[in-house]
Amino acid sequence: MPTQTLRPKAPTQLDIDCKHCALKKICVSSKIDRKELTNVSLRIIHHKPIKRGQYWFRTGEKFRSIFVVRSGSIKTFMLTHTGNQQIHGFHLPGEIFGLDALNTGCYTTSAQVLQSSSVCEILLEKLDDLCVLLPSLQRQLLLIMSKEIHNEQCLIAMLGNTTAEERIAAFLSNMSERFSQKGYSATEFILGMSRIDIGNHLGLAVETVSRVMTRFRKEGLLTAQGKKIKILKRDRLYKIAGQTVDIPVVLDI
Amino acid sequence: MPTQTLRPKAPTQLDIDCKHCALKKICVSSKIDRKELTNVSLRIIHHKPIKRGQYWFRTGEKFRSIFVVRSGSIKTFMLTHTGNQQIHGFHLPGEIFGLDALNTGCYTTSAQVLQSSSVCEILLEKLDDLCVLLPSLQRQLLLIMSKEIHNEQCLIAMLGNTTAEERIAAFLSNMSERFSQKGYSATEFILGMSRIDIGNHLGLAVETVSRVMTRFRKEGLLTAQGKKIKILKRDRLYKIAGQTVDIPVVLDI
DNA sequence: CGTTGTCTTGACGATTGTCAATGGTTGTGG
DNA sequence: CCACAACCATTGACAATCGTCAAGACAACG
Repeated sequence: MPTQTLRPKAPTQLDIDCKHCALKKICVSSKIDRKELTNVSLRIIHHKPIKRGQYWFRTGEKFRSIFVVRSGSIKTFMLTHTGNQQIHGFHLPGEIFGLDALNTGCYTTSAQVLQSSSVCEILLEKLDDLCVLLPSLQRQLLLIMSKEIHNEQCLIAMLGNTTAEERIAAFLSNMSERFSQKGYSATEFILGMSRIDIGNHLGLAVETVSRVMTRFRKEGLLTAQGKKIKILKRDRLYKIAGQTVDIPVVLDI
Repeated sequence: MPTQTLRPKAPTQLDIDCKHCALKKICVSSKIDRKELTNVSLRIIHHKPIKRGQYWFRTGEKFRSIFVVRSGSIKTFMLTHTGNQQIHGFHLPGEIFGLDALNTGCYTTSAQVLQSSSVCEILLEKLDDLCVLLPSLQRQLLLIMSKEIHNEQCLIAMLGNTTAEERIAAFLSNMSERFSQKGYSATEFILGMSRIDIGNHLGLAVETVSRVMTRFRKEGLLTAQGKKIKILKRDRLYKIAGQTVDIPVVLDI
Protein backbone atom coordinates (compact mmCIF):
# COMPACT_ATOMS: atom_id res chain seq x y z
CA MET A 1 0.00 0.00 0.00
CA PRO A 2 2.59 2.62 0.95
CA THR A 3 4.77 1.49 -1.95
CA GLN A 4 1.92 2.18 -4.29
CA THR A 5 1.68 5.71 -3.03
CA LEU A 6 5.20 6.39 -4.16
CA ARG A 7 4.60 5.19 -7.66
CA PRO A 8 3.63 7.71 -10.37
CA LYS A 9 0.66 7.21 -12.64
CA ALA A 10 1.52 5.08 -15.63
CA PRO A 11 4.37 6.14 -17.90
CA THR A 12 6.80 3.80 -19.59
CA GLN A 13 8.77 1.31 -17.61
CA LEU A 14 11.88 3.40 -18.13
CA ASP A 15 10.30 6.49 -16.73
CA ILE A 16 9.09 4.72 -13.66
CA ASP A 17 12.45 3.42 -12.74
CA CYS A 18 15.03 5.91 -13.88
CA LYS A 19 13.48 9.35 -14.22
CA HIS A 20 14.61 10.53 -10.82
CA CYS A 21 17.41 8.05 -10.38
CA ALA A 22 20.58 9.43 -8.88
CA LEU A 23 22.57 7.36 -11.33
CA LYS A 24 20.57 8.05 -14.43
CA LYS A 25 23.57 9.65 -16.06
CA ILE A 26 25.65 6.53 -15.70
CA CYS A 27 23.03 3.84 -15.57
CA VAL A 28 22.72 1.47 -18.52
CA SER A 29 18.98 1.44 -18.12
CA SER A 30 18.78 5.16 -18.76
CA LYS A 31 18.73 6.75 -22.19
CA ILE A 32 21.73 8.94 -21.60
CA ASP A 33 23.84 6.05 -20.57
CA ARG A 34 22.85 3.80 -23.38
CA LYS A 35 24.28 6.09 -25.99
CA GLU A 36 27.35 6.90 -23.94
CA LEU A 37 28.07 3.39 -22.85
CA THR A 38 27.47 1.35 -25.95
CA ASN A 39 30.92 -0.17 -25.75
CA VAL A 40 31.02 -0.69 -22.02
CA SER A 41 29.68 -3.75 -20.33
CA LEU A 42 28.37 -2.47 -17.04
CA ARG A 43 26.93 -5.04 -14.74
CA ILE A 44 23.89 -3.66 -13.05
CA ILE A 45 21.48 -6.04 -11.42
CA HIS A 46 17.86 -5.03 -11.26
CA HIS A 47 16.65 -6.88 -8.22
CA LYS A 48 13.09 -7.91 -7.65
CA PRO A 49 11.34 -6.40 -4.63
CA ILE A 50 12.27 -7.77 -1.25
CA LYS A 51 10.19 -7.46 1.87
CA ARG A 52 10.24 -5.25 4.91
CA GLY A 53 12.94 -6.12 7.43
CA GLN A 54 15.33 -7.81 5.03
CA TYR A 55 18.87 -6.57 4.49
CA TRP A 56 20.73 -5.49 1.38
CA PHE A 57 23.96 -5.64 3.31
CA ARG A 58 25.16 -5.62 6.89
CA THR A 59 27.95 -3.86 8.71
CA GLY A 60 31.24 -5.64 8.17
CA GLU A 61 30.33 -7.42 4.96
CA LYS A 62 32.81 -7.11 2.16
CA PHE A 63 32.06 -4.24 -0.17
CA ARG A 64 30.81 -5.53 -3.49
CA SER A 65 28.40 -2.93 -4.86
CA ILE A 66 26.70 0.37 -4.50
CA PHE A 67 22.93 0.45 -4.69
CA VAL A 68 20.17 2.68 -5.94
CA VAL A 69 16.61 2.50 -4.67
CA ARG A 70 14.09 1.83 -7.44
CA SER A 71 10.96 1.66 -5.35
CA GLY A 72 10.05 1.52 -1.68
CA SER A 73 12.46 2.82 0.93
CA ILE A 74 15.58 1.77 2.77
CA LYS A 75 17.18 2.75 6.03
CA THR A 76 20.90 2.61 6.71
CA PHE A 77 22.25 2.38 10.23
CA MET A 78 25.20 1.46 12.40
CA LEU A 79 25.08 -0.49 15.61
CA THR A 80 26.34 1.28 18.72
CA HIS A 81 28.50 -0.52 21.24
CA THR A 82 25.38 -1.10 23.30
CA GLY A 83 23.81 -2.94 20.40
CA ASN A 84 21.32 -0.25 19.44
CA GLN A 85 20.77 1.05 15.96
CA GLN A 86 21.82 4.54 14.98
CA ILE A 87 19.99 5.38 11.80
CA HIS A 88 21.99 7.45 9.35
CA GLY A 89 19.41 8.03 6.72
CA PHE A 90 16.32 7.00 4.86
CA HIS A 91 16.69 6.40 1.15
CA LEU A 92 13.87 7.10 -1.26
CA PRO A 93 13.57 6.00 -4.89
CA GLY A 94 16.42 7.31 -7.01
CA GLU A 95 18.78 7.73 -4.09
CA ILE A 96 22.08 5.93 -3.60
CA PHE A 97 23.26 3.92 -0.63
CA GLY A 98 26.33 1.84 0.11
CA LEU A 99 28.93 4.49 -0.64
CA ASP A 100 30.31 4.44 2.89
CA ALA A 101 32.18 1.21 2.13
CA LEU A 102 34.44 2.66 -0.55
CA ASN A 103 36.95 3.57 2.09
CA THR A 104 37.24 0.53 4.31
CA GLY A 105 36.35 -2.15 1.80
CA CYS A 106 33.58 -3.25 4.13
CA TYR A 107 30.16 -1.77 4.65
CA THR A 108 30.24 0.38 7.75
CA THR A 109 26.46 0.51 7.84
CA SER A 110 23.65 -1.98 7.43
CA ALA A 111 20.89 -1.41 4.89
CA GLN A 112 17.44 -2.68 5.79
CA VAL A 113 14.19 -2.53 3.85
CA LEU A 114 11.44 -0.37 5.33
CA GLN A 115 8.77 -0.88 2.71
CA SER A 116 8.93 -3.63 0.16
CA SER A 117 11.67 -2.29 -2.10
CA SER A 118 13.38 -2.99 -5.38
CA VAL A 119 16.95 -1.92 -5.90
CA CYS A 120 19.63 -1.60 -8.58
CA GLU A 121 22.98 -3.03 -7.66
CA ILE A 122 26.18 -1.87 -9.38
CA LEU A 123 28.98 -4.35 -8.94
CA LEU A 124 32.22 -2.80 -7.77
CA GLU A 125 34.55 -4.57 -10.16
CA LYS A 126 32.54 -3.31 -13.06
CA LEU A 127 32.46 0.11 -11.51
CA ASP A 128 36.24 0.14 -11.52
CA ASP A 129 36.31 -0.90 -15.15
CA LEU A 130 33.91 1.81 -16.02
CA CYS A 131 35.84 4.48 -14.22
CA VAL A 132 38.86 3.76 -16.35
CA LEU A 133 36.85 4.00 -19.55
CA LEU A 134 34.82 6.96 -18.42
CA PRO A 135 36.81 9.42 -16.32
CA SER A 136 33.71 11.56 -15.97
CA LEU A 137 32.09 8.78 -13.97
CA GLN A 138 34.51 9.12 -11.09
CA ARG A 139 34.00 12.85 -11.14
CA GLN A 140 30.27 12.12 -10.92
CA LEU A 141 30.81 9.94 -7.90
CA LEU A 142 32.94 12.65 -6.33
CA LEU A 143 30.07 15.07 -6.72
CA ILE A 144 27.62 12.64 -5.18
CA MET A 145 29.86 12.03 -2.21
CA SER A 146 30.59 15.70 -1.81
CA LYS A 147 26.89 16.31 -1.56
CA GLU A 148 26.52 13.52 0.93
CA ILE A 149 29.22 15.08 3.06
CA HIS A 150 27.45 18.39 2.91
CA ASN A 151 24.14 16.85 3.89
CA GLU A 152 25.68 15.10 6.81
CA GLN A 153 27.41 18.24 7.93
CA CYS A 154 24.04 19.93 7.94
CA LEU A 155 22.58 17.09 9.95
CA ILE A 156 25.41 17.43 12.45
CA ALA A 157 24.72 21.13 12.72
CA MET A 158 21.10 20.34 13.39
CA LEU A 159 21.70 17.66 16.00
CA GLY A 160 23.93 19.96 17.98
CA ASN A 161 21.86 23.07 18.14
CA THR A 162 18.16 22.44 17.82
CA THR A 163 15.13 21.57 19.88
CA ALA A 164 12.89 18.58 19.30
CA GLU A 165 10.34 20.75 17.52
CA GLU A 166 12.91 22.19 15.14
CA ARG A 167 14.28 18.76 14.31
CA ILE A 168 10.93 17.24 13.53
CA ALA A 169 9.84 20.28 11.55
CA ALA A 170 13.09 20.07 9.60
CA PHE A 171 12.64 16.36 9.06
CA LEU A 172 9.11 16.72 7.74
CA SER A 173 10.03 19.69 5.57
CA ASN A 174 12.87 17.70 4.16
CA MET A 175 10.70 14.69 3.36
CA SER A 176 8.26 17.07 1.73
CA GLU A 177 11.02 18.55 -0.44
CA ARG A 178 12.31 15.17 -1.45
CA PHE A 179 8.91 13.76 -2.36
CA SER A 180 8.29 16.92 -4.32
CA GLN A 181 11.57 16.62 -6.21
CA LYS A 182 10.63 13.12 -7.22
CA GLY A 183 7.29 14.21 -8.60
CA TYR A 184 5.04 13.30 -5.70
CA SER A 185 2.89 15.57 -3.59
CA ALA A 186 4.81 17.88 -1.27
CA THR A 187 1.95 18.09 1.20
CA GLU A 188 0.55 14.57 1.36
CA PHE A 189 2.78 11.58 1.73
CA ILE A 190 3.28 8.39 3.64
CA LEU A 191 6.34 8.08 5.79
CA GLY A 192 8.00 4.73 5.28
CA MET A 193 9.54 4.67 8.72
CA SER A 194 8.13 4.28 12.21
CA ARG A 195 8.15 6.97 14.88
CA ILE A 196 10.82 4.90 16.57
CA ASP A 197 13.07 5.21 13.53
CA ILE A 198 12.38 8.91 13.22
CA GLY A 199 13.27 9.47 16.84
CA ASN A 200 16.39 7.39 16.49
CA HIS A 201 17.50 9.29 13.42
CA LEU A 202 16.91 12.68 15.04
CA GLY A 203 18.37 11.77 18.40
CA LEU A 204 15.03 11.91 20.20
CA ALA A 205 12.94 9.48 22.25
CA VAL A 206 9.85 8.03 20.58
CA GLU A 207 7.66 9.70 23.12
CA THR A 208 9.11 13.07 22.25
CA VAL A 209 8.42 12.51 18.56
CA SER A 210 4.87 11.54 19.36
CA ARG A 211 4.31 14.54 21.62
CA VAL A 212 5.68 17.01 19.08
CA MET A 213 3.58 15.50 16.32
CA THR A 214 0.52 15.86 18.55
CA ARG A 215 1.44 19.47 19.26
CA PHE A 216 1.80 20.17 15.55
CA ARG A 217 -1.57 18.54 14.96
CA LYS A 218 -3.26 20.62 17.67
CA GLU A 219 -1.72 23.77 16.22
CA GLY A 220 -3.18 22.91 12.84
CA LEU A 221 0.18 22.53 11.13
CA LEU A 222 -0.64 19.09 9.82
CA THR A 223 -2.76 15.99 10.12
CA ALA A 224 -1.17 12.66 10.89
CA GLN A 225 -2.85 9.30 10.95
CA GLY A 226 -0.05 6.93 11.67
CA LYS A 227 2.40 7.14 8.81
CA LYS A 228 0.06 9.19 6.62
CA ILE A 229 1.04 12.84 6.79
CA LYS A 230 -0.79 15.83 5.40
CA ILE A 231 0.93 19.17 5.77
CA LEU A 232 -1.52 22.04 6.18
CA LYS A 233 0.72 25.02 6.96
CA ARG A 234 3.91 24.43 5.07
CA ASP A 235 5.20 27.95 5.66
CA ARG A 236 4.96 27.75 9.42
CA LEU A 237 6.55 24.31 9.42
CA TYR A 238 9.46 25.67 7.41
CA LYS A 239 9.72 28.61 9.74
CA ILE A 240 9.96 26.35 12.78
CA ALA A 241 12.61 24.34 11.00
CA GLY A 242 14.62 27.51 10.59
CA GLN A 243 16.65 27.51 7.42
CA THR A 244 17.55 23.95 8.13
CA VAL A 245 14.94 22.74 5.66
CA ASP A 246 17.32 21.24 3.16
CA ILE A 247 19.22 19.53 5.88
CA PRO A 248 18.94 15.78 5.96
CA VAL A 249 18.58 15.35 2.21
CA VAL A 250 20.18 12.05 1.49
CA LEU A 251 20.96 12.13 -2.17
CA ASP A 252 19.69 13.14 -5.54
CA ILE A 253 21.44 14.68 -8.50
CA MET B 1 54.05 28.18 21.41
CA PRO B 2 51.30 25.66 20.72
CA THR B 3 52.43 25.37 17.12
CA GLN B 4 55.85 24.42 18.28
CA THR B 5 54.43 21.60 20.30
CA LEU B 6 53.01 20.06 17.19
CA ARG B 7 56.34 20.07 15.44
CA PRO B 8 58.57 16.97 15.63
CA LYS B 9 62.20 17.13 16.64
CA ALA B 10 64.38 18.03 13.70
CA PRO B 11 64.25 15.83 10.60
CA THR B 12 64.52 17.08 7.06
CA GLN B 13 62.19 19.75 5.78
CA LEU B 14 60.39 17.12 3.73
CA ASP B 15 59.68 14.97 6.72
CA ILE B 16 58.34 17.82 8.71
CA ASP B 17 55.82 18.82 6.13
CA CYS B 18 54.74 15.72 4.29
CA LYS B 19 55.35 12.64 6.41
CA HIS B 20 51.81 12.47 7.71
CA CYS B 21 50.21 14.49 4.98
CA ALA B 22 46.90 13.19 3.71
CA LEU B 23 47.95 13.98 0.18
CA LYS B 24 51.48 12.67 0.33
CA LYS B 25 50.71 10.18 -2.40
CA ILE B 26 49.71 12.88 -4.83
CA CYS B 27 51.63 15.86 -3.53
CA VAL B 28 54.53 17.18 -5.60
CA SER B 29 56.47 17.91 -2.47
CA SER B 30 56.47 14.25 -1.47
CA LYS B 31 58.93 11.67 -2.72
CA ILE B 32 56.28 9.35 -4.03
CA ASP B 33 54.69 12.02 -6.07
CA ARG B 34 57.84 13.36 -7.55
CA LYS B 35 58.65 10.13 -9.28
CA GLU B 36 55.06 9.51 -10.30
CA LEU B 37 54.33 13.01 -11.46
CA THR B 38 57.44 14.01 -13.31
CA ASN B 39 55.46 14.87 -16.39
CA VAL B 40 52.54 16.53 -14.68
CA SER B 41 52.49 20.18 -13.79
CA LEU B 42 50.54 20.27 -10.56
CA ARG B 43 50.03 23.67 -9.07
CA ILE B 44 50.33 23.45 -5.35
CA ILE B 45 50.89 26.61 -3.38
CA HIS B 46 52.79 26.33 -0.13
CA HIS B 47 51.47 29.22 1.84
CA LYS B 48 53.34 30.95 4.59
CA PRO B 49 51.79 30.83 8.06
CA ILE B 50 48.83 33.05 8.69
CA LYS B 51 47.57 34.12 12.07
CA ARG B 52 44.81 33.04 14.38
CA GLY B 53 41.37 34.23 13.34
CA GLN B 54 42.06 34.62 9.64
CA TYR B 55 40.16 32.72 7.00
CA TRP B 56 41.27 30.38 4.23
CA PHE B 57 37.85 30.62 2.69
CA ARG B 58 34.33 31.55 3.69
CA THR B 59 30.93 30.05 3.05
CA GLY B 60 29.66 30.97 -0.38
CA GLU B 61 33.01 31.75 -1.97
CA LYS B 62 33.66 30.15 -5.30
CA PHE B 63 35.45 26.83 -5.03
CA ARG B 64 39.01 27.17 -6.26
CA SER B 65 41.09 24.71 -4.26
CA ILE B 66 41.29 22.03 -1.67
CA PHE B 67 43.70 22.53 1.21
CA VAL B 68 45.99 20.50 3.41
CA VAL B 69 47.16 21.66 6.81
CA ARG B 70 50.95 21.78 7.08
CA SER B 71 51.24 23.15 10.60
CA GLY B 72 48.94 24.62 13.20
CA SER B 73 45.25 23.87 13.15
CA ILE B 74 42.10 24.93 11.34
CA LYS B 75 38.43 24.81 12.16
CA THR B 76 35.67 24.56 9.59
CA PHE B 77 32.17 25.69 10.35
CA MET B 78 28.84 26.74 8.91
CA LEU B 79 26.71 29.62 10.08
CA THR B 80 23.25 28.77 11.34
CA HIS B 81 20.26 30.90 10.42
CA THR B 82 20.64 32.61 13.77
CA GLY B 83 24.15 33.65 12.84
CA ASN B 84 25.95 31.24 15.15
CA GLN B 85 28.80 29.00 14.13
CA GLN B 86 28.36 25.27 13.91
CA ILE B 87 31.82 23.76 13.92
CA HIS B 88 32.17 20.70 11.70
CA GLY B 89 35.69 19.74 12.50
CA PHE B 90 39.18 20.60 13.58
CA HIS B 91 41.95 19.89 11.12
CA LEU B 92 45.42 18.93 12.24
CA PRO B 93 48.61 18.82 10.17
CA GLY B 94 48.31 16.45 7.25
CA GLU B 95 44.55 16.62 7.12
CA ILE B 96 42.46 17.92 4.24
CA PHE B 97 39.77 20.55 4.25
CA GLY B 98 37.66 22.22 1.58
CA LEU B 99 36.26 19.08 0.00
CA ASP B 100 32.68 20.04 0.80
CA ALA B 101 32.67 22.49 -2.11
CA LEU B 102 33.16 19.89 -4.85
CA ASN B 103 29.43 19.50 -5.08
CA THR B 104 28.01 22.99 -5.14
CA GLY B 105 30.97 24.82 -6.65
CA CYS B 106 31.01 27.06 -3.59
CA TYR B 107 32.42 26.42 -0.16
CA THR B 108 29.60 25.40 2.15
CA THR B 109 31.79 25.94 5.19
CA SER B 110 34.22 28.60 6.34
CA ALA B 111 37.77 27.70 7.33
CA GLN B 112 39.37 29.74 10.07
CA VAL B 113 42.82 29.51 11.61
CA LEU B 114 42.97 28.42 15.26
CA GLN B 115 46.71 28.46 15.77
CA SER B 116 49.06 30.19 13.38
CA SER B 117 48.95 27.77 10.48
CA SER B 118 50.58 27.07 7.16
CA VAL B 119 48.64 25.32 4.46
CA CYS B 120 49.06 23.72 1.04
CA GLU B 121 46.56 24.80 -1.56
CA ILE B 122 45.79 22.62 -4.57
CA LEU B 123 44.16 24.58 -7.35
CA LEU B 124 41.06 22.96 -8.77
CA GLU B 125 41.85 23.39 -12.44
CA LYS B 126 45.12 21.63 -11.97
CA LEU B 127 43.39 18.95 -9.98
CA ASP B 128 41.13 18.27 -12.91
CA ASP B 129 44.11 18.04 -15.22
CA LEU B 130 45.78 15.66 -12.91
CA CYS B 131 42.76 13.44 -12.60
CA VAL B 132 42.76 12.89 -16.34
CA LEU B 133 46.41 11.96 -16.37
CA LEU B 134 46.25 9.92 -13.21
CA PRO B 135 42.98 8.00 -12.87
CA SER B 136 44.22 6.65 -9.56
CA LEU B 137 44.08 10.15 -8.15
CA GLN B 138 40.34 10.39 -8.40
CA ARG B 139 40.05 7.00 -6.81
CA GLN B 140 42.23 8.36 -4.02
CA LEU B 141 39.91 11.29 -3.56
CA LEU B 142 36.96 8.94 -3.50
CA LEU B 143 38.58 7.03 -0.68
CA ILE B 144 39.27 10.20 1.26
CA MET B 145 35.71 11.37 0.89
CA SER B 146 34.33 7.97 1.73
CA LYS B 147 36.27 8.09 4.97
CA GLU B 148 35.03 11.57 5.66
CA ILE B 149 31.46 10.36 5.19
CA HIS B 150 32.10 7.51 7.57
CA ASN B 151 33.59 9.83 10.18
CA GLU B 152 30.66 12.15 9.97
CA GLN B 153 28.21 9.30 10.23
CA CYS B 154 29.97 8.28 13.41
CA LEU B 155 29.74 11.82 14.70
CA ILE B 156 26.03 11.83 13.94
CA ALA B 157 25.63 8.59 15.83
CA MET B 158 27.43 10.15 18.75
CA LEU B 159 25.47 13.38 18.83
CA GLY B 160 22.20 11.52 18.88
CA ASN B 161 22.84 9.00 21.60
CA THR B 162 25.42 10.10 24.10
CA THR B 163 25.79 12.07 27.30
CA ALA B 164 28.09 15.05 27.76
CA GLU B 165 30.67 12.84 29.49
CA GLU B 166 30.72 10.33 26.67
CA ARG B 167 31.10 13.03 24.05
CA ILE B 168 33.99 14.74 25.73
CA ALA B 169 35.70 11.45 26.51
CA ALA B 170 35.28 10.48 22.86
CA PHE B 171 36.57 13.85 21.72
CA LEU B 172 39.69 13.66 23.90
CA SER B 173 40.33 10.03 22.96
CA ASN B 174 40.05 10.97 19.35
CA MET B 175 42.46 13.86 19.64
CA SER B 176 44.82 11.52 21.44
CA GLU B 177 44.60 8.99 18.60
CA ARG B 178 45.17 11.61 15.97
CA PHE B 179 48.16 13.15 17.67
CA SER B 180 49.54 9.68 18.13
CA GLN B 181 49.08 8.82 14.45
CA LYS B 182 51.03 11.91 13.51
CA GLY B 183 53.94 10.98 15.73
CA TYR B 184 53.18 13.14 18.75
CA SER B 185 52.46 12.07 22.30
CA ALA B 186 49.11 10.35 22.80
CA THR B 187 48.88 11.42 26.42
CA GLU B 188 50.18 14.98 26.44
CA PHE B 189 49.03 17.53 23.93
CA ILE B 190 47.79 21.04 23.53
CA LEU B 191 44.30 21.54 22.20
CA GLY B 192 44.26 24.22 19.55
CA MET B 193 40.64 25.13 20.16
CA SER B 194 38.83 26.86 23.01
CA ARG B 195 36.28 25.19 25.29
CA ILE B 196 33.70 27.23 23.45
CA ASP B 197 34.67 25.61 20.17
CA ILE B 198 34.72 22.16 21.74
CA GLY B 199 31.27 22.67 23.18
CA ASN B 200 30.00 23.98 19.88
CA HIS B 201 31.39 21.03 17.99
CA LEU B 202 29.95 18.49 20.41
CA GLY B 203 26.59 20.19 20.79
CA LEU B 204 27.20 21.18 24.41
CA ALA B 205 27.26 24.46 26.34
CA VAL B 206 30.67 25.78 27.36
CA GLU B 207 29.76 25.42 30.99
CA THR B 208 28.99 21.76 30.50
CA VAL B 209 32.37 21.18 28.87
CA SER B 210 34.05 22.93 31.75
CA ARG B 211 32.13 20.96 34.36
CA VAL B 212 32.87 17.63 32.75
CA MET B 213 36.56 18.48 32.42
CA THR B 214 36.59 19.36 36.10
CA ARG B 215 34.88 16.08 36.95
CA PHE B 216 37.45 14.16 34.89
CA ARG B 217 40.21 16.03 36.68
CA LYS B 218 38.79 15.27 40.11
CA GLU B 219 38.46 11.61 39.18
CA GLY B 220 42.12 11.56 38.21
CA LEU B 221 41.48 10.79 34.56
CA LEU B 222 43.57 13.72 33.38
CA THR B 223 45.12 17.04 34.19
CA ALA B 224 44.11 20.13 32.28
CA GLN B 225 45.62 23.56 32.53
CA GLY B 226 43.76 25.54 29.96
CA LYS B 227 44.48 24.02 26.58
CA LYS B 228 47.27 21.79 27.89
CA ILE B 229 45.93 18.28 28.41
CA LYS B 230 47.64 15.34 30.06
CA ILE B 231 45.75 12.07 30.00
CA LEU B 232 46.43 9.92 33.05
CA LYS B 233 43.98 7.04 32.69
CA ARG B 234 43.62 6.46 28.99
CA ASP B 235 41.80 3.16 29.44
CA ARG B 236 39.04 4.61 31.59
CA LEU B 237 38.67 7.55 29.23
CA TYR B 238 38.24 5.16 26.31
CA LYS B 239 35.78 3.14 28.32
CA ILE B 240 33.64 6.17 29.05
CA ALA B 241 33.78 7.05 25.36
CA GLY B 242 32.36 3.63 24.62
CA GLN B 243 33.54 2.28 21.32
CA THR B 244 33.06 5.68 19.87
CA VAL B 245 36.76 6.42 20.17
CA ASP B 246 37.50 6.59 16.49
CA ILE B 247 34.52 8.76 15.91
CA PRO B 248 35.22 12.31 14.91
CA VAL B 249 38.48 11.58 13.12
CA VAL B 250 38.64 14.13 10.39
CA LEU B 251 41.03 12.74 7.85
CA ASP B 252 44.30 10.98 7.37
CA ILE B 253 45.33 8.27 4.98
C1' DC C 1 -8.83 -13.18 16.47
C1' DG C 2 -5.11 -13.17 19.30
C1' DT C 3 -0.37 -11.77 19.44
C1' DT C 4 2.94 -8.47 18.73
C1' DG C 5 4.67 -4.21 17.81
C1' DT C 6 3.59 0.70 17.39
C1' DC C 7 1.57 5.06 18.88
C1' DT C 8 -0.13 8.09 22.31
C1' DT C 9 -0.52 10.24 26.83
C1' DG C 10 0.70 11.12 31.71
C1' DA C 11 3.79 11.68 35.71
C1' DC C 12 8.31 12.20 37.28
C1' DG C 13 13.23 12.92 37.38
C1' DA C 14 17.68 14.16 35.59
C1' DT C 15 20.83 15.94 32.54
C1' DT C 16 21.93 19.98 30.48
C1' DG C 17 21.24 24.92 29.19
C1' DT C 18 20.76 29.68 30.82
C1' DC C 19 22.00 33.44 33.70
C1' DA C 20 25.34 35.51 36.57
C1' DA C 21 29.62 36.40 38.81
C1' DT C 22 34.55 35.78 39.41
C1' DG C 23 39.19 34.80 38.28
C1' DG C 24 42.60 33.63 34.75
C1' DT C 25 44.89 34.05 30.27
C1' DT C 26 46.27 36.17 26.10
C1' DG C 27 47.39 39.86 23.24
C1' DT C 28 48.10 44.65 22.17
C1' DG C 29 49.77 49.19 22.63
C1' DG C 30 51.81 52.72 25.19
C1' DC D 1 57.96 45.73 30.19
C1' DC D 2 53.78 46.76 32.09
C1' DA D 3 48.91 47.77 31.98
C1' DC D 4 44.75 47.39 30.07
C1' DA D 5 41.29 45.17 27.40
C1' DA D 6 39.26 41.38 25.52
C1' DC D 7 38.45 36.92 25.71
C1' DC D 8 38.30 32.52 28.01
C1' DA D 9 37.55 29.26 31.88
C1' DT D 10 35.37 27.95 36.02
C1' DT D 11 31.70 27.60 39.43
C1' DG D 12 27.05 28.15 41.42
C1' DA D 13 21.97 28.54 41.35
C1' DC D 14 18.00 27.75 38.85
C1' DA D 15 14.87 26.44 35.13
C1' DA D 16 13.45 23.69 31.30
C1' DT D 17 13.63 20.47 27.93
C1' DC D 18 13.75 15.94 27.19
C1' DG D 19 14.30 10.96 28.61
C1' DT D 20 12.53 7.23 31.43
C1' DC D 21 8.91 4.53 33.29
C1' DA D 22 4.27 3.04 32.94
C1' DA D 23 -0.14 2.13 31.01
C1' DG D 24 -3.55 1.86 27.60
C1' DA D 25 -5.31 2.26 22.70
C1' DC D 26 -4.55 1.20 18.15
C1' DA D 27 -2.83 -1.14 14.08
C1' DA D 28 -0.56 -4.87 11.63
C1' DC D 29 0.18 -9.58 10.74
C1' DG D 30 -0.14 -14.32 10.76
